[in-house]
Amino acid sequence: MAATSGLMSVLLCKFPAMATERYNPRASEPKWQKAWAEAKLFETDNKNPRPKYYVLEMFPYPSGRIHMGHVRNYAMGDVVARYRRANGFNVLHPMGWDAFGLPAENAARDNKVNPRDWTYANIATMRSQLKTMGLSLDWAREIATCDPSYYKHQQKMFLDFWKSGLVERKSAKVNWDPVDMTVLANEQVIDGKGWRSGAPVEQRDLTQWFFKITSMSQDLLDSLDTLDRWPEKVKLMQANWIGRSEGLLIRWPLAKDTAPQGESELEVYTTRPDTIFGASFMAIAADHALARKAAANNPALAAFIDEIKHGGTSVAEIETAEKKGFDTGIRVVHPFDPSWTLPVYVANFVLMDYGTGAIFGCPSGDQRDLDFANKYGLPVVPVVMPEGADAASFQITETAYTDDGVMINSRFLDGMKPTEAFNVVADRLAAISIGNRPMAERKVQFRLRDWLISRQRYWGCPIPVIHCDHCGSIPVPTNQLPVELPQDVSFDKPGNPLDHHPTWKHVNCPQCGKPARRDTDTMDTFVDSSWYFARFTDPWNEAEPTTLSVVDGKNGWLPVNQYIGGIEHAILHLLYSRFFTRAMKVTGHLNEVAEPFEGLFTQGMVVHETYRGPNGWVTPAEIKIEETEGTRRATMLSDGAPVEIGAIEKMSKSKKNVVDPDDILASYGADTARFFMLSDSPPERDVIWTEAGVEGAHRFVQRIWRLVSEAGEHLQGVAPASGTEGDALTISKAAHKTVKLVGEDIEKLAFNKAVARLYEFANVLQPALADIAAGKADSTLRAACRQALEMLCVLIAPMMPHLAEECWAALGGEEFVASQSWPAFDPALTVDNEIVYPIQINGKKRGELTIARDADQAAVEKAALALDAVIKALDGKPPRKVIVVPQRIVNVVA
RNA sequence: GCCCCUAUGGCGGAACUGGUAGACGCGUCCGACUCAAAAUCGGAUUCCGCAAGGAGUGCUGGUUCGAUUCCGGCUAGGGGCACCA
Repeated sequence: MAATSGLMSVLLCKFPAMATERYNPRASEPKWQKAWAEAKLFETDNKNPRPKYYVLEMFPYPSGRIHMGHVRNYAMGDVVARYRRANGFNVLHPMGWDAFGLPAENAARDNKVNPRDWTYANIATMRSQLKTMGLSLDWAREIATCDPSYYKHQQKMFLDFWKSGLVERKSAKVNWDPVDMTVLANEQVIDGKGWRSGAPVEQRDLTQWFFKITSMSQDLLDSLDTLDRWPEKVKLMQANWIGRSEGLLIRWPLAKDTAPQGESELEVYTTRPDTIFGASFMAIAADHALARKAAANNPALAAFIDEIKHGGTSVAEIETAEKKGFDTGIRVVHPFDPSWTLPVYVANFVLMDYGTGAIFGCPSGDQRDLDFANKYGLPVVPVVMPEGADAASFQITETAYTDDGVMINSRFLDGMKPTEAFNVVADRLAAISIGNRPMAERKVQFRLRDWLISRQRYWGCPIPVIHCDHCGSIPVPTNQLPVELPQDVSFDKPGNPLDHHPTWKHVNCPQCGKPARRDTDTMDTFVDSSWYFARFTDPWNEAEPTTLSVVDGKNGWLPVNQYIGGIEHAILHLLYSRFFTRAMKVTGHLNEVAEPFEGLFTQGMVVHETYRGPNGWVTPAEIKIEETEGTRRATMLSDGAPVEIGAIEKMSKSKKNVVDPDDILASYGADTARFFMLSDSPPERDVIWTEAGVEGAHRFVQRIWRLVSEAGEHLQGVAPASGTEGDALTISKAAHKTVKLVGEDIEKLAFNKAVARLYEFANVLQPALADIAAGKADSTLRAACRQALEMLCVLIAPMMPHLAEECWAALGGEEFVASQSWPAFDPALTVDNEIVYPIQINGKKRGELTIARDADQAAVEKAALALDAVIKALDGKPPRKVIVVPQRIVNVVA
């Protein structure tokens, strides 16, 4: 079969006149992929003088096989790459592997395979899958982050960052599994229990490495404004993540008889100091120093704190957990009233890492505080009321008032607006001193926390540090990099294999030579992906992470002109990469680039219907769907048992609603898969994978081939020329309009619209090409069609590159269509001389008016008023108003 | 809990900057070709109505000559929340 179709394809290629056979992607696609590779068509020369364009899709994690999300992502990026290449750019379009991570360790543990072997086997599989997609990638630049040749440079940069003060070692909380004696990832904690042991997870403090991303908070926030080719949504998410707030640090004196030994004040950060007279309690984190001291001789409080520590560490868990508190017995004194004391509670919703780990609660102005106050019987004093409400009767019981308004019950603040009251409180408290410091200071606070990069895992980039009892933490000398992962590791024991490896961690201190220990933590895999885009610009440099002459600046590649990937990376990966760009500049690994990604596009997911059979979820391949009288019913192919059609959801193994790209590539070919991924939905939105949709795309592939191949034999030797009248003019107008619009759509990444234009174009071409195939066309129509078909080949090439080559060859085109220039359109052919105006009467369409494009407003109005429908509607009366929007619409107000 | 996004025919979606709602595709129906089927080609397809006409972009109120588009309030669905990548 394969041999026959291969032969057929060669014949078709050689004798396009015979080409009425169906297009066979199984023969064509490998042929063209081989031809491109042999011509090194997509290998990029850093020295090529053409203007540079860097298009990058987020590199994949080598999970084993590519999935439809990859197909969509890479199909989009390839359209951009091929389009830019056709427009004269020197395009960089590389591919690599985000190859470190937890799944390799899970596979190692579950299947007794070596993580390295597992990963490289997956890479080999996925590379060959991607190659069958026909992507215009420069494979010569391929990198894998798990390769010592990559992470060696990452270790160097870690040490450079450290020297520049961008690295810090401090304590942080982790999810600790007390049975497996190991640190758990958030996804390994299910309902507060370890995923394997089932033991309740504890919070534990561990000394870990951090990148000081917070030192750049303000710049990371401000620079979002310069990213005008980023989705607003992503910028907003980042801004919220950074979370800048302006507030007041208030030092509340402790009531002396209640204060623990050595404590005299409680520091609280608040953005609402205006509500200070509505305060009714203080809430502190479980790790707060005051909480610890108070718990020392209060077993009940100690038990409560212990209970909090068994909760999750993620914000979502903390915020959704029931709000609980425990009175420490400590009291603070109100800054404006020495006779007023407030209780200090330990509360499970206060985070130690944010602000000072302590808040004051104003129940009337915050729903969470109100719920807390109601639960523990604390006073609720309204301090802000809506403008115009009655201060004497305004009450808060179940719903807090959080909007703007007027201050009440607040002594000297009464009648002020909250912003004014904020300033008055800030100024007054600043003037009071407590323990030689002002009682309050204005403070800008960020929600952003430092980037915790330590992971107690094996399959990651080792942190190149040696801990010596005498010298402290010492960097591994540069000439000893990379610190390589040991090959012989076992996953039989829980915990970090690096830590219990018999020899790996034992080294001598590079400074004093005495026995010392390697750091056994590895880096967060987000570190790996925070600079790979820079490495692609010169992956051959063995001495340095980057080559300054090509990485950025005048003749360099960065920033990435178009970055494409999933919305799930909107915050962390993109923010970390922005941090890395700044840090690499500080440490001399970049010249001048301010932001790594000039243009960002976040694509939607690939989703699919779910099916549930008698024994749980079943795959699309196991069922049959029939439609009777508008109702779709599904049954098992095996035994005809009924299957419930469930919701459309993200493709996932657990729901079994996964379609394997290999199957699609094998049966329909890469062009069909790519075209469908681009055609149905706007790229930023989810696309629903349907068999019918794929078949539709496949029909179009065949249809294009039929149109080109049938007309092709009559167009040999015909010189392309635009038509000037009749059918030839119609064809040329459609062709030139399509060239213009498809180009505009691709530049906007509106691939689904570009696809629709191509369909329209094919619809216009079809009758004319049928005439040509039947030998009924005159020479001007043949010339116009020849031109139109040549244009069509170049237009479809970014989306369906193999089909485009085959069509190009059938027309007798030179070289590859992949190396052709994007066609130029004649602007005169893209505008019509006549305009059809919709004529509205009182905003409803009642007729149409066809008139010359250059007709002036008065002429349009006159012609519109002469229409029967208008005369009838006006019934002899003069119109009240006539609105003529040039080239658009006429609205007559009767 | 907090933050963000989305909502248009039977379905995916289009509509430029406030200007003909439903481009294009899928599905369905009718016809041609065929002994027949598939494929292909031609036509119809928002809803109600024989028609004239009327209604219509999640619901609701507003601004406007004119609102899918702008503003206010609501409803439903989806995504993210720092050790998955």
